[in-house]
Amino acid sequence: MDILRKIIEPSLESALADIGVSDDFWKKALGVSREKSQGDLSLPCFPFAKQLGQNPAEIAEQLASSLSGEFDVAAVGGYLNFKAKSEWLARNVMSIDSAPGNTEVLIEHTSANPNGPFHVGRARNAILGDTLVRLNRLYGNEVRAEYYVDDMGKQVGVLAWALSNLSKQQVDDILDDADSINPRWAGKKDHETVRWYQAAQSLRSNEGADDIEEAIGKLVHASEHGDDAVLAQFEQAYKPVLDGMLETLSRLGIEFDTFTKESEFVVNGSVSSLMERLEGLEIHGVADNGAHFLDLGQRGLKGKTDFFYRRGDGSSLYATRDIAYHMWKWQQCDNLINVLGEDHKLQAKQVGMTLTELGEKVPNVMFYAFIKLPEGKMSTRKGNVVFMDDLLEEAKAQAASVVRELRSDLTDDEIDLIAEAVGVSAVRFNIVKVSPEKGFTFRWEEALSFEGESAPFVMYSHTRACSIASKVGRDANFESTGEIPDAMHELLRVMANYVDKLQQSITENKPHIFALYMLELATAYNSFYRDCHVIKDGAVDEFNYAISEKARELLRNGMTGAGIIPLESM
RNA sequence: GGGCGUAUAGUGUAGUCUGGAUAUCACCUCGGCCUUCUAAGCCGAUAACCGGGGUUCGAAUCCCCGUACGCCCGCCA
Repeated sequence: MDILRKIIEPSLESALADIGVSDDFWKKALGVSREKSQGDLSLPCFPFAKQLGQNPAEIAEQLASSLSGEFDVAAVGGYLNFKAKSEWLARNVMSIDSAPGNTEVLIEHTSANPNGPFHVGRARNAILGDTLVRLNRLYGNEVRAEYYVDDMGKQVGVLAWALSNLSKQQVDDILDDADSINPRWAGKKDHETVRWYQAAQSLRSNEGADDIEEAIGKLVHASEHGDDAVLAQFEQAYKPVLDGMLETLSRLGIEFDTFTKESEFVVNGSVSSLMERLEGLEIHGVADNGAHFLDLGQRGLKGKTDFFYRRGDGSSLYATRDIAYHMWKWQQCDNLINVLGEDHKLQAKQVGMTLTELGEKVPNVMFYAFIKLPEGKMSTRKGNVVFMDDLLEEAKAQAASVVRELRSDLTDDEIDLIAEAVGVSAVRFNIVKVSPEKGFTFRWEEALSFEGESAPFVMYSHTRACSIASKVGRDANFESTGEIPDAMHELLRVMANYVDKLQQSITENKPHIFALYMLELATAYNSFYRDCHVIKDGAVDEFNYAISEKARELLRNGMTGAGIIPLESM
């Protein structure tokens, strides 16, 4: 609660100076109270005890009696508890205006290899990344969401080879219908094309596939040297798959502003000029067969210290292109954020250290742990996989059955609209609400939960506020405050934290902080809804309505930021 | 073997960077609330800091030693 902190600190500072405390180490000790009955902010007075030679309880008493302002202050067991005065809080909350941001942010996320349908394992990146995009926009930052397309190398090479060498019949024979396509997705290109990829992978794992391996190797080699024809062939192969994936992402509400192809940096020469620069670095080294590396051990890297950026044949590696890509990205923004799986930690460290060595800035990276299934790691090959398309269908179906049960007054079209919004929001929220570095096990039951800590919980509070607004049928006018019961004070308190939480969430790149905050906001609104009626005996309580409307505004904006669709009715 | 990360009620989680009061929230279980703005809601009860040392007036939080699990250690992407 920064607004309260701002008025407490100055008066506390002078009160402390009066009793002989001069440094300001206490400023970070002044924190949010643990228990709301204790107030809004609390200051433990134990640290002053030694310095002043008095016991903490006495010090707290003394301070309490000398402080006054738009807050109540009480000394309890060595703590000084501050509570904002309700009217003051209400006036401040009514004038909350978020969006002080003015930074140009480039956020790269998802960037999944375009070789098959989007599955839940890949979803954590996309959902976290997109939430970061939304939160930054909500804060007022200028954001560009970027997808880095891996359009060269082995994976695409295999796909391209398969598409130009295998017929549909051959593919069906090879896969032996083991993972036959779900009829629901027949015609969706990512689901169809992945079968060619799978068939090729199956052939490659057989004995005596040397000729295939050689053919693919040739393609990959050509792509890495920037061969236009091969790159065009690759693009033709992956484009339909990528389009299918983007269709899925779009259903999740995830869109990108720009797509940048990895091959660009080979073709335009920036990779080769980068390699020349790297060769001039102090920590540069050359292996027996002519491969080049940097000895990052000299810069403090532990574990594997040699970072290879150039093969013996002179071609670049993935990480090398990534460095060129980063240098290019830094030319276009003030802040650079990447969303990466934890398997990329070493790689990102190497890229970062190399950028530092070149005098460039290091990007902010949000790492996340993988999503696995209760049966173990997700694997398309083993069929141990949940496709996002299937999850979204299931979520929608579940939501539809709930709506149908609760709302007999709605038409099928209305139910369909609500179910889609609830399904998508629930799936996203289930993932954003936990901190990224935590291991995540996907469970259908949790993904499809519409109660408690879920998107529909927040959506529901918002529709209640909407329902009130539509009953009143006009805008609120806030002129004077009225009675402020506990439930309203609590709502005001939570609302007052809106900007703080949003800011914290984006500066620390932790979407879950804001997601959990939205649950708090909805919870507080629900209690307010119970205790502070807007419409009483047909008359509108103007003050309560004003608070309800402000809460509705924050709910709606916050939901958009958290990736929850703000319905007006559900 | 080395590097990095994670460990909190029966389950899932917040808090850990920046040490403070009876450790957050939800699910489950048990009990209560629909003649007033949508009960996908509200109110109440039960229940947890991986183990061992240390620092401190005070440790879930900081330091050391373990244990378990995950990721990484390609001239792959």
